[in-house]
Amino acid sequence: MEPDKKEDLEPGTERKILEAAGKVFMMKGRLGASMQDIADEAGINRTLLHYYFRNKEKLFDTIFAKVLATAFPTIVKAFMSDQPFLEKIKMFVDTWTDMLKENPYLPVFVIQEISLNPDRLAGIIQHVGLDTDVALKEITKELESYGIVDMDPRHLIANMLGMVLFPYIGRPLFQKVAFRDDKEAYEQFLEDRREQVPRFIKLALQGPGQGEK
Amino acid sequence: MEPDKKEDLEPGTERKILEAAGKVFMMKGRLGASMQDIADEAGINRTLLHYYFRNKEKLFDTIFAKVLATAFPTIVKAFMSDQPFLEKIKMFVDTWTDMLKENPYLPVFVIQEISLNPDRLAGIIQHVGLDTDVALKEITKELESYGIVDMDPRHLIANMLGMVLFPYIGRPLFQKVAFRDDKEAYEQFLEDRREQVPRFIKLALQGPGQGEK
DNA sequence: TTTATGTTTAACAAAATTGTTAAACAATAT
DNA sequence: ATATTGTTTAACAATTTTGTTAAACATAAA
Repeated sequence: MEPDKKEDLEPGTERKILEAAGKVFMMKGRLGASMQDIADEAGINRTLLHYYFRNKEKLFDTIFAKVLATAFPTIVKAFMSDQPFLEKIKMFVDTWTDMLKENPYLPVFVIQEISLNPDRLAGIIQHVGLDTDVALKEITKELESYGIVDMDPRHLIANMLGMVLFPYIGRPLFQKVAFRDDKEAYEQFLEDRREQVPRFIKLALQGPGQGEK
Repeated sequence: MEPDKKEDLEPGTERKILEAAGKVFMMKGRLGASMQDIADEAGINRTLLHYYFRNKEKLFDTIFAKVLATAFPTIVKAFMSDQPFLEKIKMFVDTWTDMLKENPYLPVFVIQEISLNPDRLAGIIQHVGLDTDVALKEITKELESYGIVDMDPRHLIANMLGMVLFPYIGRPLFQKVAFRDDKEAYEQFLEDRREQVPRFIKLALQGPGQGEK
């Protein structure tokens, strides 16, 4: 018995811990997750877990910073590229959808944590360094080119993020109420939004007035 | 000293507890809130808290059901009224905004809880009894009248909810990143969305093609 | 072979929280 | 005046979790 007992000595223990901690923290939250849970998920001992990360706080901080570092670039990536505006929007939705498909619990995890402890943000945000001004100015210019002049670009950002994130953030509720808990139907719905959301935005931008550009 | 020591005997203790519990649970989450926290917020003893609600679970269930009962009607209220479709949308946004202004922590609280424990939904949802089918069919008809035929009405629902909820759900992050943590500016932004969101939807519905109706 | 590092087992102290109980007290109703 | 109900104080057991330590063990490197 005991198929794999001592396969390796220190190959990727830290990596295994980080993966396990990320998974457990995301699913159970900071308070809901115990060090024992994480050790179990990583397939190691709790003592060894403390040996790598002295305490839960340090481990959590590491994970949280890593998660934000993953999510933040996704926010602006699409708008760094050199494409027509509507293409950027399509790419924005696609990039987010890809990321959310791999990390479906990420939004709730982040939201929960920053809501309970907004101070945690301060340190991390500067470290990542979001340059929103350039993106905002560009969006303003694009909006004007569509004849939309009295709209703060942040409304468009909020609209996009809301439309993209909502189906993941509210999934348990929305899937149950609107899809009778049909999981496959919901997965299909999530895929459909790759084109539905950009189309909706496109329609709004081109509007009923002047359909230029 | 002791300005108010024994003002009343049992006037609204239960009400005070429910208010305190609602506030504390919403701000700290189920796990982050202790019975002591709630007793303090209610200005009573922890023993008395257990005297009214035997344990934390029962108290939480009561609060959670109450919160959902508050939120759910808001979802569909606007679509029960007899108005033009675009007016219903405007009312939908307004109703939600009013409700969120009074209960800004509600979305994160609900999301957090159903994500951590989706089973809790099952019991409550049937109790509230959402009749989504009628609303969905009506929205489908309206979409068709705008010449939009290949769009599941649930996309529109998701779009609306996402746009309305996002600024509240992601507030700490969004306010800090996009508003340099200017609280007043953000409050104004939230108010502006009362017209920005319906306008955005209106533009999308009327689209560049046929601006009928 | 010895040394160093990673790892496990076991045990422990400290803290926080929960749920419970007994006793005393205060005000109201009988 | 007595009984009842709401309330407080105090104390307690049980549980969970965290963080720490000591000892033994295994493998790779010196």
